[in-house]
Amino acid sequence: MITNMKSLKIILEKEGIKPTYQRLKILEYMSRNTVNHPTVEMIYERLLKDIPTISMTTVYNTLSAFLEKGLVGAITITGTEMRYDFNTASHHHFLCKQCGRIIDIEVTCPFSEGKKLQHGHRVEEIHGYFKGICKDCLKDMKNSVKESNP
Amino acid sequence: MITNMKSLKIILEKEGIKPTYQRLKILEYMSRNTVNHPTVEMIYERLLKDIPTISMTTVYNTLSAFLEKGLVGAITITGTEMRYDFNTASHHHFLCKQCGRIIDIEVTCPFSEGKKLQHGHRVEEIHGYFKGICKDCLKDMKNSVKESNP
DNA sequence: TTCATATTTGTAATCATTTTAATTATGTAA
DNA sequence: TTACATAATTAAAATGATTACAAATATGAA
Ligand SMILES: [Mn+2]
Ligand SMILES: [Mn+2]
Ligand SMILES: [Zn+2]
Ligand SMILES: [Zn+2]
Repeated sequence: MITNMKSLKIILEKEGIKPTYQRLKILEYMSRNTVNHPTVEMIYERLLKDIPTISMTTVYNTLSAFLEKGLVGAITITGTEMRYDFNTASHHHFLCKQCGRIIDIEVTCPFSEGKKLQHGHRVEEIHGYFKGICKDCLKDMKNSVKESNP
Repeated sequence: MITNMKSLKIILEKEGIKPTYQRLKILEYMSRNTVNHPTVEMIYERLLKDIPTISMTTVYNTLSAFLEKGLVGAITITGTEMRYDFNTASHHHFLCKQCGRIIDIEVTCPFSEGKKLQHGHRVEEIHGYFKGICKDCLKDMKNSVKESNP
């Protein structure tokens, strides 16, 4: 989590992105919400509190710029909307079909190591994820059973 | 590739799906196009030749039914539209950013083996894929360079 | 200040998918 | 066969995420 505006500004300037207020706040939000894997909607709704005039378009454009410069990663896992990730280090995900949360997973295996060639194709991105029921939802399901069979 | 309607019919009946003409043709198309990872659009356009009255909705509904029964897999990798896969065995994919093709990749590693628990989460699906430039597009790019520097 | 340019904003358009309701096909009882 | 119930298909409308476009606003140099 990067709390001071100074270092956020430096990150943007290093990539040749002019550090406007909305861009800084979007980057700040991303750095504070690494576990969320937020949607554009989530970012927009939160930033409305600080910047009542901000538009969806700005959030979309800014994230596209960040993505292009490699400041964030993008995950197409739900099939309905894009999820963004401030953690650009190679890691995998778990999507819970029950609660919809996307959880980071550490999996070390040949699949997730290095962007080399695969069957002659040039690899630029590596994505891996699981779908299922998360730990917490499993617990909730067990509790529900208990409650109905006391 | 399953060519005869008889065995296609048996597949659907085994899953409790009434083998209508459109459903059989959609399943036949899927079994013939395992390398494509087709979109609903692709399936619809092809089937129009055989069934001029077929609707998009039927293709959507049928694939949802197939998916529910595990007769096909679904891939959310492009971020724009769903791609379907007749090959339900565990395997990975490569998406070419140039030509848009989705290519099967055999990767054997702990990540792709068995649907067990991961960090306490119940795993029901495993997805892995690479993005980059495919072998053929790499070749084309080299040829373009040659042509402009003869 | 004035002008050029970049950024932000609001609105409209696009595209994949879902919902809804009408139409058609299928099977069975009378 | 006919009549009716049910399932499947179809067409049309609605939805939701994203993109395109054009107007408004901010920034910064001359
Ligand atoms: Mn992550
Ligand atoms: Mn495949
Ligand atoms: Zn959950
Ligand atoms: Zn290619």
